Amino acid sequence: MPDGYATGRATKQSIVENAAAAFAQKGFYGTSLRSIAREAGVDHSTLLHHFGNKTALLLAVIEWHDTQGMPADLPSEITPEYVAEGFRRTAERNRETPGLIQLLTVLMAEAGAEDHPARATLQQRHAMVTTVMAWMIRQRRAADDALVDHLGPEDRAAVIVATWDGLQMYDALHPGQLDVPDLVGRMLREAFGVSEG
Amino acid sequence: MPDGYATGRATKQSIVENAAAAFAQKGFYGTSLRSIAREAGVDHSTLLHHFGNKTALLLAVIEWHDTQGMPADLPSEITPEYVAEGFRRTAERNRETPGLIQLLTVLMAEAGAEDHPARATLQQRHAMVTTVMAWMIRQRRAADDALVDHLGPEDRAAVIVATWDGLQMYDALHPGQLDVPDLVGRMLREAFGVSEG
DNA sequence: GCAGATTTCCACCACGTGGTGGAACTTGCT
DNA sequence: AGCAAGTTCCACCACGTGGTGGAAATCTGC
Repeated sequence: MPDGYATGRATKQSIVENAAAAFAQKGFYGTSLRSIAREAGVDHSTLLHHFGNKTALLLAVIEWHDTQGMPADLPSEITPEYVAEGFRRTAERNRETPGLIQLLTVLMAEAGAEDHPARATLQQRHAMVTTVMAWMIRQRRAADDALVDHLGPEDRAAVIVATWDGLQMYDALHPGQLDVPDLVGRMLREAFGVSEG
Repeated sequence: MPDGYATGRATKQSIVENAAAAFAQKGFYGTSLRSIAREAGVDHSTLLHHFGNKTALLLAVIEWHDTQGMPADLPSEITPEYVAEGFRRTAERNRETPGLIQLLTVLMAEAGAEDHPARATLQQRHAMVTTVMAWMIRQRRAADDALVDHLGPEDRAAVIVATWDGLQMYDALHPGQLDVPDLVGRMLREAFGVSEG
């Protein structure tokens, strides 16, 4: 068990979830600690007691977001099929919880500014996903050398990530117009050569 | 000439430009009228005199952004080559003025929230670009019926727009890692079948 | 140079901001 | 039951927020 009493942990959790929704709606700068605390049914100084300051809360929200839907057990061997399955599940989950996407999209866009408190964290996140994708593309190309792509694995991976993010932003702006999980699935299958959808 | 005195018009212009930079850095909600006015060397009530309220200022900024780099003379006939050339010039300009991209990216992400003041405007912008792209894709497919794409022209256009936006967001987060105009150029050439780069 | 429209700034308003300090209460453990 | 650690709220702080009203300065066409 982590530190603190059970009540405290529950309160923290409630605050994080409400903060995620609020940041998604109004961004980091546009959200007040008081509004988050109000939604969580708590005084805003309680929030500060738990997180110290606004930036720390934001980082806690991102960390929580990333652990959402994570499988409890990792496989003994990491295969392209397993990774592709992970991406597919992520895309599915995203459709069911639009607030989480909105959160990350807004934060990523804001983090284009050099002094955004979550910039480093989001850069790392992105870099990790891109690295994994590039690795999978290499696997695919090594297995089938008939494939041609004028883009190197890293660039191709970056484009895929960018397209994924862009589709989510597009979908938020024009709800229901696109089938994002389907489009993402097609794209990944094309790039990784993994069957099934 | 539009309404007002010359001094007023100049002040308005200065405010709009400074507002664009500020919105790009901190988003709409995170930017204060006072900070914009300070940068423009003007009292914040002067700003309000010219624009009435914060939302009206935002819309003015977007409108100004869209008219930036617009050609003064339209051609008598609109051809795919002409449109493609327009897209290419836009991508070039974007590279030179990262603030403008950052502005639109942040606003688009924020506008995923249903009550964002610029939502309708940005939806229309997006719809227009997508429509033009879909038209060009149709042209291309009609000219060369050997082409195959499992996506319809509208979906393909939306994906292209999403990728374009996503690449700009990616680039803001990882400066210098990608050659965005080049990637966008390749993508457009592939979709529209227009030669030259 | 004059009149009227326009522009600009100052003072002010009610309220919201992130953050602090401390007192009262609750929890978990022995 | 007792007691320390942890939790919660209240009161407060200095400051920033979008917006208003009015008086002074400036600009434009005559």
